[in-house]
Amino acid sequence: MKIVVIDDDKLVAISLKTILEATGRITVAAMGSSGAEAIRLYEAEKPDVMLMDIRMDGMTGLEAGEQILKASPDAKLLYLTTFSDDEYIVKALRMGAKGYILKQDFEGIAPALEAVMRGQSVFGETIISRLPEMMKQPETYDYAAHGISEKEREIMELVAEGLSNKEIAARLCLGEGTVRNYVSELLDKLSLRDRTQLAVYYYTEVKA
Amino acid sequence: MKIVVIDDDKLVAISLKTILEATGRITVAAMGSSGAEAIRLYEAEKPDVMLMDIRMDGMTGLEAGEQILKASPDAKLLYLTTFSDDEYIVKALRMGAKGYILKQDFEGIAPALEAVMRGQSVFGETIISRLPEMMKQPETYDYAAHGISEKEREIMELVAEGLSNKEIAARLCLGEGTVRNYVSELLDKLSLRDRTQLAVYYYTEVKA
DNA sequence: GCGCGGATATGACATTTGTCATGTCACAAA
DNA sequence: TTTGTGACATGACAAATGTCATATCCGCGC
Repeated sequence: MKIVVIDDDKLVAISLKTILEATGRITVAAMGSSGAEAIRLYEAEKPDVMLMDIRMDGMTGLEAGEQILKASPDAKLLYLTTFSDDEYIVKALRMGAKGYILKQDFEGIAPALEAVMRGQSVFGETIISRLPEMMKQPETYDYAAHGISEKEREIMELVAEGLSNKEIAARLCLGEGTVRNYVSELLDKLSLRDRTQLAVYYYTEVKA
Repeated sequence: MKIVVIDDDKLVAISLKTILEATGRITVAAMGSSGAEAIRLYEAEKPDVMLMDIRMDGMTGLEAGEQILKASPDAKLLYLTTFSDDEYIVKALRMGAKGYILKQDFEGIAPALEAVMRGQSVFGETIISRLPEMMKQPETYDYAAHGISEKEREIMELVAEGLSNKEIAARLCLGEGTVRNYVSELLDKLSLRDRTQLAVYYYTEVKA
C-alpha cells in the first residue's frame, strides 16, 4: 500500500514513516509539510491513502483536502489530529474524508490505513463518541413530567406554529377564551411570560 | 486477537471464520446465531471484538448489544449488515457500537477488526456517506436575500429568544417604539403576522 | 344524592403588540 | 447647498394577548 504523509512537524512525519514501513505492508512514497505540498504530492504520487495532519501553518489540512477531492473525488484522506477539535470533525466528515484519528495512537494508525484502503472509514474513539450529540437526538420530551395534559400539548404545538388564539380556537372547535385559558395555564406551568416564549420553549426544549 | 462471530446464517458464520482465521492474526473463539447466544458467548469468552449481524430472528443485534454494553461498557462491537439500513446506523452509533460494515466486503472485515481492537471505529463507505445528511447542515440562511439588515437580524434573534419589545429596547439601548418599528418592518418583509410567527420562522427557516 | 375536580366557557380588565404618520439628526450624493 | 436617505424616535390607535373571577356541565367516588 502506497501512502503519502503530510505533517508540518518533521519529526512526526519521520516517526510515522518509520513505524508504518516497519509493518512491511506500507510504503511511504513521499512526505510533505504543508497544504500546498499535499496537493502537489497527491497529484504526483496518487497514493492509495493520504495521511495528513489537519492543522498546519498556512493552508489547513481541510482546505488542502477539499482541493484534492475536487480534482480526485475518490481520494482517500485520513486525517491526523493531536486532540479532537470538534469543529473539524464535522467539516472533515462532510467534506468526504475517510477518517480522523489521533496522532498519539501510533499502533492504531497502520490498521486504520488498511481499513481505509479497503474503502472503510475510521475514527478514533474520542471522536466517534462525540457524533451522537451532533446528531439529532430523539430524546422524547416528557410532557407528563411537566404536568402538561394532552390538550395543552396540542395547544402548545399550535402556538408553536404561529397560530393566533382565534385560529387555534377555530382549529380545535373551542372558544377563544378557552384557548386563552389553556395558553395561560401553559405559561404558568412552564414559568413563561407570553406565547412567543412558549414557541421558543417548544423549539428549544421540546422539539430540539 | 480473539473474536466471537454471531450470525444467524450458519453459512455466513462459517465463511467468516474461515476467512478471518486465514489471516493468521485472528482467532474465532466461538460462534453463535442469536442475540441470546451473543450475550452468553460474550460473557463466556470476553473476546477482544465481537462481530455480530445486526438483524437476526428474535432479539436483534442491537438489543443484544445493549445488554452486552450494559454489563461490559467497554465491549467492542462491530456490526455486520447486508445493506445499510439507515435506521440502525444512528441507533448503533448512539448505543456505542464500534463500527458498522457491510458483510459483502469480505476483504475489509479483517482490517476493520484490527482497527476496532486498537480502539478505533470503522464504518463502511456507504454508511459514512449518509452521516453528513444526518447531521445539522450549516446551510447558512441568507439574510441579504430577504433584505434583512444587520440590525433587523439582531432584533429577530432577540425576538426568537422570547424577549419583549421593552427588553429588546433595553438590551440594545433603543427606544421601545423603535424596536416595534423594526419588528413591524421584519414582519412586513417576511410576510408574517406577529412576533410569535417571527420566532417560529427563525427556528424553522433560519436556524433549522 | 352530594360534592369534587376537570373541561369548557364568558366577561372585564390591564398590558403588550403591531401599524402608521410624523419628526429629528447625521451624512453622503448631487 | 440642497436633497435625499437611513437610523432612531415619538405618539396615537386598534387589535391581540394574558389574567382572573366566575359559571356551567359532566362523570366519579362515597
